[in-house]
Amino acid sequence: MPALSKRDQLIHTALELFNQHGFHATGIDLIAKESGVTKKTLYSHFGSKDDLIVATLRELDVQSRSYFLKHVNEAGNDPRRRLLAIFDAAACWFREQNFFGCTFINAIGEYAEGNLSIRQVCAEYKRLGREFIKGLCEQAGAPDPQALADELSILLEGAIVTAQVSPQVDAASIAKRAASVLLEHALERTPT
Amino acid sequence: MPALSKRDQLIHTALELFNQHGFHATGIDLIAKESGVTKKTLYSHFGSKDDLIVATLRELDVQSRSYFLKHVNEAGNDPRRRLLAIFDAAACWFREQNFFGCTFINAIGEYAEGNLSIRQVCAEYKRLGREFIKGLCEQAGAPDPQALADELSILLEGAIVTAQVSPQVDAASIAKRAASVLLEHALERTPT
DNA sequence: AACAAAGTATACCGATCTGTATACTTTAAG
DNA sequence: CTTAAAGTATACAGATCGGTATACTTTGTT
Repeated sequence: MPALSKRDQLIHTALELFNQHGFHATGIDLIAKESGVTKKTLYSHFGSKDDLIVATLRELDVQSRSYFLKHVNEAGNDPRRRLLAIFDAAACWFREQNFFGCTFINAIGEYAEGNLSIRQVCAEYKRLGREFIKGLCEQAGAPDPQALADELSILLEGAIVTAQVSPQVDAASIAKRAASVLLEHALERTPT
Repeated sequence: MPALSKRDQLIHTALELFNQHGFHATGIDLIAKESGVTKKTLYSHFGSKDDLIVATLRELDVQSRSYFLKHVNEAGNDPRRRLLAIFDAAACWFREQNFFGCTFINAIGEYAEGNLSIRQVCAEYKRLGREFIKGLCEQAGAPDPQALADELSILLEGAIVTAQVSPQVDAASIAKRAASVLLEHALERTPT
């Protein structure tokens, strides 16, 4: 039972380095060295640095969504509590030692006009996040789940970048409070 | 009456290039070339690339806040309308040809752990933005202007990154709608 | 007219970047 | 036991990076 395949080691290392130092600032040589792997092996698994970036973001997509899903499931069965648990999950995330914002947002910032597939992975991740929230809104009985989900998603994004840029602001709590207002406003109009 | 000093030309060019291609991806040579200036002149005005970045962000700080201020003032005197005008200004911004997100947010993504002064300029810009919104909330008679301003600021940040990552989403309108709900909810509890 | 500041043109420095080449070694399956 | 895949070690290529050096030219002021 090998701990991790070389490929997974590379992705794991790249994820950490890209998150901490950014994409352009992280060289292939460093990723290979930190992974305990030669550059040749790296290039046998990934055709280029951009390929490695895309593979890394895909892995992060899976990890990140399962992170939020876990927190939501731990919040129990009440749909409103489940929705607000998203912001508790965010609060946990922001408190992590190596929180440097959302890697997808950071990636978009660095590849605003370069590699298209990088942007696509980021956009798809965010789209799936909105879909997830929309599902929770449906379960909560929101009359317009799409609209509510869009609003809550924007609150979450705003909390992430605020926590990144202005760490002294308790962005997660503020966003949760606002989300609660939006949620009640949307649900109290539900006919019965 | 010279059109622009060399220093201003450099800052203007750097602003465009950093915005479009990012910071690490934009080389000093290109900035100098596009400014019609030699590298030596560049380094006589700015001691290093990081110095140029900081100066560029300071200039953007001034430009950006006056941009929002103008839109707010054009919205008339009603405090609620003035507050919501922030999101109309954002909508205009997002529609611009060369909209690549908030350059300050992008800068934080690239310099999460490097140059401290870069992060400080970004944090200060965002702090001034929250102060500006807080002033509008006070004028609107919000019982807790700080709390409302924090919520609206997070909505604005979220709209910016959503417009950047997911252009097909009408982030500005969604954020404005949510802001309107939060605003009414905060003001309807005003005594008198 | 003289002179100092500021700018140009160009070459260079050492470091680092992505990506490739060569030659040897481990490993696992048939 | 053999053999082919996968990995290591290392060196290299060509480009670009931030930053500096040298020598000449423009420009504005007194």
